[in-house]
Amino acid sequence: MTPVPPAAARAGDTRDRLLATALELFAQHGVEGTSLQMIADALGVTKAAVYYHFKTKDEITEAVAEPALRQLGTIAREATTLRRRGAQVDHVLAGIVELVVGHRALAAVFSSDPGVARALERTLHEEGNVKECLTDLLCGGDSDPAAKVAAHVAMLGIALAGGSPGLDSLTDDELRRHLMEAGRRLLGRPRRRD
Amino acid sequence: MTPVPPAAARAGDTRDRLLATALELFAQHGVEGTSLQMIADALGVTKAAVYYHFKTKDEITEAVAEPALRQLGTIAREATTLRRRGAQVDHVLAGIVELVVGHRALAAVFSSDPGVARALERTLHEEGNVKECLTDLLCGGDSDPAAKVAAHVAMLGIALAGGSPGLDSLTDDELRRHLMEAGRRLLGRPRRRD
DNA sequence: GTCTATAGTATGATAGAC
DNA sequence: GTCTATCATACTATAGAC
Repeated sequence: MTPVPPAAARAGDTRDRLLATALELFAQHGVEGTSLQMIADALGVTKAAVYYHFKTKDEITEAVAEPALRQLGTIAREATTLRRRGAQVDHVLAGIVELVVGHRALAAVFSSDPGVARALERTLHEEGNVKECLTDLLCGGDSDPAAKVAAHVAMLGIALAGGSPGLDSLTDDELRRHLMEAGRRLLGRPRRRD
Repeated sequence: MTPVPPAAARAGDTRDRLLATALELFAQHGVEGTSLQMIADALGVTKAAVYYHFKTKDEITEAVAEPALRQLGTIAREATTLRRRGAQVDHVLAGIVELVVGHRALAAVFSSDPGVARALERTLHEEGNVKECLTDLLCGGDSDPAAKVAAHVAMLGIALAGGSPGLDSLTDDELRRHLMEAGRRLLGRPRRRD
């Protein structure tokens, strides 16, 4: 048996720091605009050290996005177990808003950067194309073009608005509340009481 | 007087072709993901030929975005001359939707890619920060957080949804109609009659 | 106005020492 | 687990011929 080292809590230390740093830089400069050199510098190590933890840059991109994607997958699965359509929409909406508020700037990068889409193609397919699934849930599986457009505007608008500098001054709680409200209005859900 | 050449219609030919090609590639791979080599190859010329027309890649980025930015500036100026707030919102909304429908994929790149934001900083400041101005118009200069969030979601959602693959099947006319409808609902404008 | 040729730098990635 | 040293490749950009 491998003897447990005294400071076992530090296991995977640099790997986690690496992911946190990459996340921050991706949010600032985009994925394509972030080089391994930048990540290494910000971390205080060399590029080679980065390569010890990840074989390729795409692998870093995937690892950074993975927790959010898994969370989206969970939201989608949970939503399908709900009976009423209104409850489904609310669940998906709340889930996306929560994710966006928790990450802010990052959501923008991963919803739009074309370079990211390519890097995440594999992961996205494994999860069964979460994005499409969520959009379907938001428009009720309806093929009505108006509902589909509204669902897309809601998903993308919420994701991007969260990282918009113009809304930096809002607290997490304000942002969460107003994003929900905007989403509900857009998707024709009745106004909630406070 | 300079004698008009027989095929005068071809003046500025390669420069225009270059911009059109760059626009297409930017939409496909993003700005950071598009190299000068790619532009040159697609055009059937060498990199040096590209450098004859533009000193830097940023200059190409600016030139590609310029018409759209000028159009947005015009929309903002026109809107401020309108008296009723509702009319202002409608004008801005219609202007943005028109631009998005006309370009589809490109709107997404220029509203989100962090690399683009940096390249366009100068141009954006010359135009007096059009984005902020338009958002202000959409929320009525109101500092109410809910209105500001709704305006951001509308602007970004409309811009991004236009380039979304999930809506590729819609005709320009359908897309225009439903984007307008979504924007109006989001901003609390009454439903229009057909 | 477009080309060839090339400079200079940064990139993603690898091998092997410590 | 981190390092130095290095690879091939791609990039932005320049100089000068045609």
